[in-house]
Amino acid sequence: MTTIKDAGAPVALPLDTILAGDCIEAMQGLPAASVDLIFADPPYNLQLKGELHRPDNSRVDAVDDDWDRFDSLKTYDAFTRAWLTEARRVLKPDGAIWVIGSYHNVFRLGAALQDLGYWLLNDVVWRKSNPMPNFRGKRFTNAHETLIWASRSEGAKYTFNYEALKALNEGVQMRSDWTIPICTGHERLKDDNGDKAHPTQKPEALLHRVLVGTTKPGDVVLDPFFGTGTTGAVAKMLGRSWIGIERDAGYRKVAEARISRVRKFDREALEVSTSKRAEPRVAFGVLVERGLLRPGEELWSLSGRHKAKVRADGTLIADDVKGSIHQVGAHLEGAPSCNGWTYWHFRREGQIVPIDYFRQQIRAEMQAG
Amino acid sequence: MTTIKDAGAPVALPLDTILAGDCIEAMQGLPAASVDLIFADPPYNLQLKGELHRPDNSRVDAVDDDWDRFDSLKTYDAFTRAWLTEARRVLKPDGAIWVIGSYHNVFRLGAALQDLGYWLLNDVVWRKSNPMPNFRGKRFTNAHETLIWASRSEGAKYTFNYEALKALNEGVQMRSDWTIPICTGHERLKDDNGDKAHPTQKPEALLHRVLVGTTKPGDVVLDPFFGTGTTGAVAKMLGRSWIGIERDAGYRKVAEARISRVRKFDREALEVSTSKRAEPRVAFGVLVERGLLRPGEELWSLSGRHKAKVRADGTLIADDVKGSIHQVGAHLEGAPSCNGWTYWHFRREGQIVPIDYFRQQIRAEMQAG
DNA sequence: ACGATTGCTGAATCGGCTG
DNA sequence: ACAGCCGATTCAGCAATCG
Repeated sequence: MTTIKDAGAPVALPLDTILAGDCIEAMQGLPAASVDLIFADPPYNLQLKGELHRPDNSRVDAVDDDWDRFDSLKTYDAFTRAWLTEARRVLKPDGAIWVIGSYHNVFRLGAALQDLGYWLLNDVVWRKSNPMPNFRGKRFTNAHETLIWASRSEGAKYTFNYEALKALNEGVQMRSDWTIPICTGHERLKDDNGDKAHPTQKPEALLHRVLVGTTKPGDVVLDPFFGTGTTGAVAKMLGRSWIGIERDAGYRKVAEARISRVRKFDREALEVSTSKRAEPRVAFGVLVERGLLRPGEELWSLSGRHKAKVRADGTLIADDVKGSIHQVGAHLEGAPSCNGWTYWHFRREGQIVPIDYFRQQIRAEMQAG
Repeated sequence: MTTIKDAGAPVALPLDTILAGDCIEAMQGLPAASVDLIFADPPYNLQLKGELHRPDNSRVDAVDDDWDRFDSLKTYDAFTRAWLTEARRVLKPDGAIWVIGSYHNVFRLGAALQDLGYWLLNDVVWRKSNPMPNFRGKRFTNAHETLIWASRSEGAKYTFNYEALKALNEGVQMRSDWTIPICTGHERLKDDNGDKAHPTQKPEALLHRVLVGTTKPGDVVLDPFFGTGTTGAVAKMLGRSWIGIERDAGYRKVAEARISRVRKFDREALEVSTSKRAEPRVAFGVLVERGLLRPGEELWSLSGRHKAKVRADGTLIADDVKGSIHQVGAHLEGAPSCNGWTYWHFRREGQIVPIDYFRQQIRAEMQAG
């Protein structure tokens, strides 16, 4: 019996699995707009070894060392644009991508992203605390790599867990330079001979920051150059779904074993700080409705210089202006905008308290109820 | 009488002057293969949309100058490739170029350099110890800019003063990430109204490291986007010849006045280390790089009996000895060893202060960064 | 005089929901 | 689609003022 798949039927995503094969072909088998985030660590070298494809997906013939640099760069660009095009198709409209590279290839990557319609959000520098020295003393120690973070399109509502990242960074907002050691020691995967299993294994700390910062629990993360599966391992720990693509059977095997050993963190551990923006919205009028503030009661700015009267409909009236708590505050301060919740205060027993106190009380009730 | 210039005759270089006009046309007037180093800080093409306010409602004074506006990426690329082509013609065969940019434009710059036949040597990250925060909490703090260092061609014998850079960096080889504060305070040039004279003035410490590291005394340094002349000012201090190109008459005037105030450092101060030596790990060179101590400035022992002169690479020279602050101190005291940080003092307004004062200052900054 | 406090500013691609 | 409006959001360094 043959199962015929409807052309329009939703295709199930191969979640939490490693797809074997070329990344462009494998991505072609995935449905459009199905992935929340892509993390890609493509080949850095310019002397491509034949795994490359032209824009029409025909295979590039075997390596020819006599190729001049122009042809080589051109070939690399064609490969880059081919897989980035497929990646963009697979991304959800509000999805985003991270790519990582060194100065050999990162300018090709960045230019291609811009040309294909991605919107650059930041470039991020991975500062290696323990880089390999420059042995010949002919250049600067190559002590960093560059990541580019881009949304699928300009205006996309990409995920950015601002408060979580700020918490990771001792309470100040996360900068575009991250100091992280290279992957060594126990974390570095070894093959049966005790040699490193993969030449460019990325540290889990790097993926941790990427995934905590720019995905939500349950999001689908795709890594088209999976290697030994750092992306999958960290995604599993963090309660994200993942899809890996890898051509090399040896790497797939190592990745499979590695990820099976990983245990997901507790749900509590995965809860990250959220911003006020994510909390439910409360109208000022509700405070009046519930009798927390009485119509006719006076509110004061912190300095006590300005005051306004509460009206029954949840607007304020001051000497020469009426409107929302925000509008009246902005007008009195001559400011372009004003957060009325923190600007206005009420008095109780000699104390002066911001009205946000009541909002928090209401939010707590909403949570409980 | 008319002087007829032979087509093949050497054309005199307009050394230590600012050329007025468009950088492409001005470079066309320079002879081929005449310049040792180019430092270029081209427009970044920021493409800002609306206004931005800080949380305290103050307005951010953004870069909205006409010279930073381009119709499209295509227009920007055409401009970039035009000036980089002319720059390459003007460079000596063993010459090199530095370009600086942010994620908005640096991928266009890097890709263009590669396409035009330059050979990338390093990308270098300028980590700002005091960047402007991301006020809306929507992205990572944009805390760095990227410099690309490239030779005119593959195989060129570019200048790289390995030992001088190592001396500047506590005796370990210089990495590809440089932590330097943005240009503020007295170094920041102001116009007659007290406003910043140029929106994107670069810190002298950045140019100090570039020129000490990749030029020789007497080299010709060209800056096709001269602005207020940081490149010229530092080149003059360091005994390099310079040529600036600038379209804006206001900037030229500021640069002219600035550079005329600069004094060249002593010749002795400009001799940098060329031989290998086992140096103790001292950060003294950073004090020089950041302008806390001037090359040529005299340091004194507490008693005032001994003195020595500061050199640009962070070594000292006294009557009959040169070396690190520790070595010179030990020699003058006839002692087996000496802590140069507490031995040497500088004078400010009649006060005599140990140089360790500045080290503590730098350490505080590094902590912050 | 000197430490503490307040104020200003820097190459920035810096909303999101509702009607 | 678009307008209107709510309402969230900052770090380091320097200078001027205050006590």
